[in-house]
Amino acid sequence: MNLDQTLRAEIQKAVKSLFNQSVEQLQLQPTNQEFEGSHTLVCFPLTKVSKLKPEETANAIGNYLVAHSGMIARFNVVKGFLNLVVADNVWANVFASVYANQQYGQLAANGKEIMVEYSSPNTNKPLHLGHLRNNFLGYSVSELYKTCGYNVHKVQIINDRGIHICKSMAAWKLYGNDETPESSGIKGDHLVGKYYVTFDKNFKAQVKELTDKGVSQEEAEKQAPIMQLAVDMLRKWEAKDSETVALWKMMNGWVYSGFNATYKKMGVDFDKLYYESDTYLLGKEEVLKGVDAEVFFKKEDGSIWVDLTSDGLDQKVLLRSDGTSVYMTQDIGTAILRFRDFPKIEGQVYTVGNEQEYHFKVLFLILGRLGYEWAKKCYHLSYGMVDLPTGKMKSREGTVVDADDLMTEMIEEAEKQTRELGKIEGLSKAEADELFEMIGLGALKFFLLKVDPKKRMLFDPNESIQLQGFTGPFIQYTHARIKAILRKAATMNISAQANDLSNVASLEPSERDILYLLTTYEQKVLEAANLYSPAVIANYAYELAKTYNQFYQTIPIFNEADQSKLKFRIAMSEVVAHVIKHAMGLLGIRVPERM
RNA sequence: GGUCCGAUAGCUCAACUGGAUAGAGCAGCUGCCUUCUAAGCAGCAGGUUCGGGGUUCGAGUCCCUGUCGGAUCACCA
Repeated sequence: MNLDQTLRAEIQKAVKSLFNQSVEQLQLQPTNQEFEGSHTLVCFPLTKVSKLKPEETANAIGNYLVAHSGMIARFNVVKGFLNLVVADNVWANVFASVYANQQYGQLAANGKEIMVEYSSPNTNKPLHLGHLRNNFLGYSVSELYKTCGYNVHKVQIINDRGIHICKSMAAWKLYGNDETPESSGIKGDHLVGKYYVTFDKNFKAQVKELTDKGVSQEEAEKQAPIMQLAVDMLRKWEAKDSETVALWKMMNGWVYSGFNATYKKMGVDFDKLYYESDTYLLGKEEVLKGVDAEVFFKKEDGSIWVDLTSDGLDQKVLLRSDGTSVYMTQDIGTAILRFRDFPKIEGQVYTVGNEQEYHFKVLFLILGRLGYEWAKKCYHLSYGMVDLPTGKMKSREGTVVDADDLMTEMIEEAEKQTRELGKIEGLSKAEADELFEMIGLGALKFFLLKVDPKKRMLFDPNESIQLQGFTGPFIQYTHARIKAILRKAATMNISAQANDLSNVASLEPSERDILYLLTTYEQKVLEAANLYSPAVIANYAYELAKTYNQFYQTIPIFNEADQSKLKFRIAMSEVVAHVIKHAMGLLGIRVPERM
């Protein structure tokens, strides 16, 4: 039973009967804490049909509901707001249906498929804080869609070719002395990143040397020997030169094993990987077809363009005059390939930073012009940059926060604080380590996901390692507390059946607050998925944990003499633990049995 | 310069898409551990929602305008 919908139907009946008219939309919202009740009907819009003042309208509907519906115990009216107190036996019945559903939170399969892309790094340096927000978001949105009944395909496109990786290759060839992850003990992605930095350092020195001799900046950047080597490698790679390809394969291999370790630590995964080196030529064919179809046009120098001025945008190049493809060309090809690989997907979600909004606007327009209906169902999940207290992350200034380092620090901090609180008594080493990881990563993920994805956010290291207040560990802690209660209940052989629940004579306010939250969970899940916003779930989970803690602190469960109340409270605690675990799961956060 | 985002308590963020006296956390102050876990709970203090107009029963939310941030507008990715 959906309480919200049932209430709406009851109110519709009341309006129809009282004013002999029906209204399409009712404004039913949660009641403010300061007033009694759980649901509030906003009556201002109804004055049109009631021909009464707002207060009179509210009173009329309230009286009718109390007299006829049986769901409403009493009501109060504040200005035009009708605050409804739902009868306790109705709450008990609604709760019983939630309690009976072992899969509460998981909606029925809808037969639809969708693809979510996230991560998609370059292969010349390790993952950083920005990638963490990207990965956690993409993973969480995938989980949201799964729980809404979709079959989800998680993918990424790995930017494994291009001048960036050639720079690392060039520097390694010149200065590497055959250094490998094995010989140096450095994680593969970090090793390749090290040579990317080496490249930059030497490149700058060479440019300076040249400009000191009077060469122009632009010319010096072209002439710098190390840059020439990188460009030469890119050319050789495209010509499939075996030595270059072998070096490329080796260094990318190092990066992949490094990335895999990082993804594993992060707790994210992918169903299929796309590599730019496999797909970068694909778009070309489609673009040429588009020229034949007169969707695109060719300029005198041979370059191919799309004219988007009728959509308020500019002209965009799709193939260079030398026939090589650009970023957009590749993305066109990759998109088409994915819909061939997964013909049943209704759309794609691209988890990419907001600096690429223009790019995706153009991409989707082009795909639409090429006649692909699914272009309408492509969505750019655009998220804001992560800033540091010192400002923007800049690799050149060495202010980039490394993903591996950050996760390690978070876990160490979790260990430190957990030990200080003396929380590891009775845990084995393995259990304790698992707990530290759960808490450290839980804090990090929650910190990055609790903010609306669209918004630019500040990452304050000191605040992120907080384990109190609006944090992941606070919610994990609430879960562990409930589990302790449930263990005790089990030893006392207390367990509830659905029919025990309807016997509850009366509810405490804090219990009604919890029931309200529990029964609106699936609605929240849908809202979060529609908005592509894990933040909705993070806020909900926090509110639920906080509300439960209020209950926990004011009502000692096992002191209750009334057996039906006791059973009800155990059952309610059980469902809160289940929903917390489920909601945190949607955020990619695990919850402990004790902490 | 064009386009698009953003500005809410000292700090970090909410506000169910137009509803009540704008809410949390952190930081500060005050209480609560012979009880199921104090990583908790209760309370105090903190606001011209960037400025100025407008729309209406009602605006942090919608429209206009100004200020200040940011992104983007490459034959880069």
